[in-house]
Amino acid sequence: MTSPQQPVPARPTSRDVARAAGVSQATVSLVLGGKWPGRVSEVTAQRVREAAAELGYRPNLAARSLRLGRTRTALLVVPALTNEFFARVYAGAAALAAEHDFGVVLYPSPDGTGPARDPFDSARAALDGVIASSMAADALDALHGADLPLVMLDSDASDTGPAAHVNLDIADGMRQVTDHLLGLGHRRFLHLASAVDTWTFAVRAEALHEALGAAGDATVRTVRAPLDVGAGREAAEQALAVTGERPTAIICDDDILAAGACKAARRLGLRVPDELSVTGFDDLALATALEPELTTVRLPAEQVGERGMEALLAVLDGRPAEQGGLPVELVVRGSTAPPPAARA
Amino acid sequence: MTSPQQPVPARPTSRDVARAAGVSQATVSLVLGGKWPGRVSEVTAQRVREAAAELGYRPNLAARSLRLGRTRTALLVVPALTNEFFARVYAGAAALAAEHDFGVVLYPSPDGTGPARDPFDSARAALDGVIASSMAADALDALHGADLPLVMLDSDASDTGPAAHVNLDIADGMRQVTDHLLGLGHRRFLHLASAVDTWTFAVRAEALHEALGAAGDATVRTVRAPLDVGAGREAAEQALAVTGERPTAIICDDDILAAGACKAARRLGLRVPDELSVTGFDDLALATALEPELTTVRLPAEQVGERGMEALLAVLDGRPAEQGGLPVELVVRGSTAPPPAARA
DNA sequence: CCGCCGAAGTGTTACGTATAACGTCGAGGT
DNA sequence: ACCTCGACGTTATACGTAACACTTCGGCGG
Repeated sequence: MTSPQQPVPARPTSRDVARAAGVSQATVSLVLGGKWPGRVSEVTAQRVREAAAELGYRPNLAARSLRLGRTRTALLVVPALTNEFFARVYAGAAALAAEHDFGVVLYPSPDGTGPARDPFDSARAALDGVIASSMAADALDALHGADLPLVMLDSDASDTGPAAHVNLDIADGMRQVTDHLLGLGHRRFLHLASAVDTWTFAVRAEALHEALGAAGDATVRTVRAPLDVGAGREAAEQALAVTGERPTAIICDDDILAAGACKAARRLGLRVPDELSVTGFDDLALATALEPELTTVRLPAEQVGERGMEALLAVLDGRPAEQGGLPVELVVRGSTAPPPAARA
Repeated sequence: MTSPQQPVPARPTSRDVARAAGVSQATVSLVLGGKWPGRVSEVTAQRVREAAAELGYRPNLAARSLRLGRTRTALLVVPALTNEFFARVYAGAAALAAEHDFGVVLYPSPDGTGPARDPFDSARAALDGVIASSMAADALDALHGADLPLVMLDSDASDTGPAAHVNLDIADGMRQVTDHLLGLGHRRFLHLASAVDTWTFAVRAEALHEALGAAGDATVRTVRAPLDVGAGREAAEQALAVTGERPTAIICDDDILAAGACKAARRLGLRVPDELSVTGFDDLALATALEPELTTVRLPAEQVGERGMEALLAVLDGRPAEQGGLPVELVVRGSTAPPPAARA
């Protein structure tokens, strides 16, 4: 329904702005580019800016990218956005990116289980850099080919391939969990661990065993499950149904698994936290949606994304990326309590 | 640590491929473009393809976009990815997009509450079209200015501005919920509604009242809350604490609110479903993480994204977009049961 | 008065691609 | 023998931008 009078309101180019301001296209570029301060007199600059605003000029990003060879676009590789943690990582990265006129595109993983195609075939935009979670390990091979600046999230920092690392202090979080439970008097544990074996989960296991080992008289059994409520429930149910001395606390690698553990407890007629304590990890919205609310470790997901983007921007500017782990925090809620024996 | 022998492994261009294959750059474009079949002899084409593979040639998207004036990129505008529903919409859209060599960028909404900036300032990519949820209504004004093809998700279909609509049969879902509860014998209801007033929630309210009105002897009270577990709990708790005849069932606009309602019930010592039935909407992972599991309406979120992208691709091709609502399905689980009176 | 300098702009070019317009060459019809 | 035509390629060009190299000009020291 376009009127013939106004055939195509074609987007104005910098040349149109130049014409309107009575200057050359080069001058428009100098003014609007913002670099080269003092290169153009203030009166002329003002005229150019007014003309640009008048025409509603927006620079053509394709042309700019072609000219500059940079796209101001980063790729974020995560296993699945349906996991709230990664949705929050994205939010953090995108927010900081926007402040620096950067964009963030996502690696498409349709099935939610992991990457399906070569990111450089599927990611439409040309990329200036990549931020990748270690949980999306499958994609890393493909990434290795392209020599793009790479920031790794929550990965083994001794891997010197990437340009920078942004890590959470996962080990400290797990230590806080175990100390909390040991302090309550628990000695028999079940570790409901993730079935995938990435760095972040390896660290959880290691820290858990180390902290429990220090207690001397603590025992722990480990079962693994995919990050899924149903799978977690099943694994926990089987492990709890075992004859002999039942664990009094379940330490889960993740809030989702903890939700499964709570369901398993209810099915077996065990009351949380009176008869069984349960802890999670991540502090998702789920943690406070459950009843009782989960004792868990709060991970600053948005900050992970921010720091990842920050590191990438630093690398692109040739600055050194700030290293160092992000602190995590134990949040004690209603799913943990002293074990039955200690309350008698 | 780049070796001086191989100073910069600059990305090969179509001209490099042409040189390697002993043809002109135009021929490379003809062959690799895939259009114009038969325009180049098969032997030559083969030679070009081999050279391209050999050099690892990837077309420069910025240059292509500049030339064609199209970017094969769509913008998806949703309120927040931390809402699992929209994460799944994105997944569906991105999956279908990838099949058509399209990309999907997201409107950045850092705070999770809604869009923060002009999408055309912040979205880095130039766009071929927009897919927008009616729940991100704030952004629509900004969109109105740019005459881009627009597909609306879950919005008022009588609004003829957009090029196409993709709607869920929300009314049918709400009817199924009320019929289910009426069939169980409930007559006194609480409608825990969303505080935001977009089309999709207006339809829920309308369908609810219509269906309950048909029953003749049913009463309903409405309270509103933001889509948040804590807010939902608070609103439900206040509404349930009222003196007089308590509702026997809470119909929630959303699983998140339903989780809040369940928490409220537990705080007040009401057992779900024996003393109070609760229903949700969406069928998020949360619905089966709770105990009891939520009776809810399953929305095909991924399909919404797919259909949205499908419609956009159709519009871009000048084809008519397929209209028609997507069916939804009541999933009966453990959070609904006959009211106390009926079980005596 | 010459030469030089800085200030303020302008002309020009290249980025890599897709395609319109244009050769070229041999086969086939009349 | 001449024209036509299709098959197969090539040449040339434009997309919009950024930035290098250049011009113009007034001022100023020697």
